[in-house]
Amino acid sequence: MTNVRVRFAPSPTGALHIGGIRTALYNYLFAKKNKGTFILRIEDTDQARYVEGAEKYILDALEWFGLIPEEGPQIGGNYGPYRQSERKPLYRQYAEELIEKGHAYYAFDTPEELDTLRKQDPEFKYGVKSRNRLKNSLTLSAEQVEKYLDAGEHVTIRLKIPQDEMIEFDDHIRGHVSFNSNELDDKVILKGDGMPTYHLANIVDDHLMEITHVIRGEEWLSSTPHHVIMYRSFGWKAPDFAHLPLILKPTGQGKLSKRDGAKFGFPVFPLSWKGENEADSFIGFREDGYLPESIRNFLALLGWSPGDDQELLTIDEMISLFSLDKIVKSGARFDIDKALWFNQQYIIKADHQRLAALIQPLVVKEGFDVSSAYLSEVCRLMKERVHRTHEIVTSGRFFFVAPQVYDDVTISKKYKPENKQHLLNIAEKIASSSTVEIESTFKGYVQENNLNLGEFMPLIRIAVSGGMQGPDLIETMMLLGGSESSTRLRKAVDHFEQIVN
RNA sequence: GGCCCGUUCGUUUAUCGGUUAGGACGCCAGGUUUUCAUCCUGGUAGGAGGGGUUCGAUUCCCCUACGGGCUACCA
Repeated sequence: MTNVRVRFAPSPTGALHIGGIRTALYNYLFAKKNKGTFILRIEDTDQARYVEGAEKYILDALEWFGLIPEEGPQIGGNYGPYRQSERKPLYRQYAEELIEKGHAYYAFDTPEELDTLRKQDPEFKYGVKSRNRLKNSLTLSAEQVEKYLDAGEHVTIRLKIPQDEMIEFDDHIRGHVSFNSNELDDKVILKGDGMPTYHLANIVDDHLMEITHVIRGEEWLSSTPHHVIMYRSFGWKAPDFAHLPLILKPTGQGKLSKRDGAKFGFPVFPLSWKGENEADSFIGFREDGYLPESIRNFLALLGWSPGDDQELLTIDEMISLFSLDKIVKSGARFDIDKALWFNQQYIIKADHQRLAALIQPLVVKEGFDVSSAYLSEVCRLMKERVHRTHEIVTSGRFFFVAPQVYDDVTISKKYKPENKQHLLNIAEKIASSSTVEIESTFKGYVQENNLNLGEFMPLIRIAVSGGMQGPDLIETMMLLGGSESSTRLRKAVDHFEQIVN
């Protein structure tokens, strides 16, 4: 068996959204599974839509997820260059080869002329039925064509679709798919600006780069017969195809698009992207407190399942379990609740130091000054009660600053003035306790005085954190320290008195 | 409109003709936790509709409905 080579081929028109990441993921998993090669190719043939910085974004995003290409721009390889704009001369040569072979032709119709035709007839298609009455090298005399070409007239090269033929191919996910060639249009393969369209560049590069499996989104299924025809016209062996189901909006109405993030209130991009304006800027999963492995895991299962009930999968497990025929056919809706659950699971698994490092910038931004060791401890105590990393800071704010407001409803229910002295006594004892003694000091006092824990704990908790939620109280006080805990307790007692009086 | 693809709990998936249709998320209830969360237990909920084929269809075929993709000198 020949060496498996797959490619992820995004076009640098802006931030790469998670649908693209999932395509890259599946390509990566397939490559690793088969001890093959994962290649990155930048499809920048549309000069009008080219966006500065998009290629770097793609690289950064792939790196964040650990999907490192083995060949690609900035990486190198034996099949470069890996940017289509740098391969431009190649494509004209191949397009002309197709003309010589009678499988393509020059078309001199201008975009305006075609627009007019489409307006007159919404069904208009440049194909077997119409090409004989249009301005191209099939209808014009050889001299006329020469003249146009020499004069530098606007010209494109179109693929000549054969007539009355069933174009068939097998797709690893869809099975056998067939199209009637008469329904296909004569796609432009070389544009007026001399650049190839996706169709030509894609076929030429996949062939030259010896790509064995084309794993891409379902939006390409309809143009696959064109590609099949081109492979045949060149006399090349076509790669295997696998057309992935699309990731749909949460409502199921259409594929997930970049605007959906703002619309539904969650990220749809791996990393934040700063566009030219507000409307073109998006928050990323990374910046919104998600761990790459959790999104990777979530994405892997959006359209694929390992066949058993396992859901929490490491990248190595995914690789060993991966197979194209376990990819589902239908589109999957994006479910942020499930993503949040995955994230929580991975945060719980994550190292405290790692979490601390991730939230460090936010802590600084909030103006808190704590050691990284302290921050790690906060992460240890907080991590199983958050879904995104920044919630460690927002939900655990009391670890950085004394509470400003208290849960007065609970106070009025739990506080009895006769307990005031006990609380003050506890505060005093804790103040002089070393960190390790806090627990025994506290429990000792409670026992000696026969106090009801259910009455005191909530009050002390509120004193320390302001509210009724949070990690183990003793551990919280130990982290805060006896002195700070005591100060908070004393201050809170004054507030308690105000509430009941 | 045309062509292509699809359709199992609310969501995501398992099932490769015979199952009490399984798991996970969500939701609900209970337990653990003096709180919250984690964790554990239980519950809720599904084969789009109609025809075939078959002893037997979620599974195979057809039709309809619905959904999605494509229909650019964009990818």
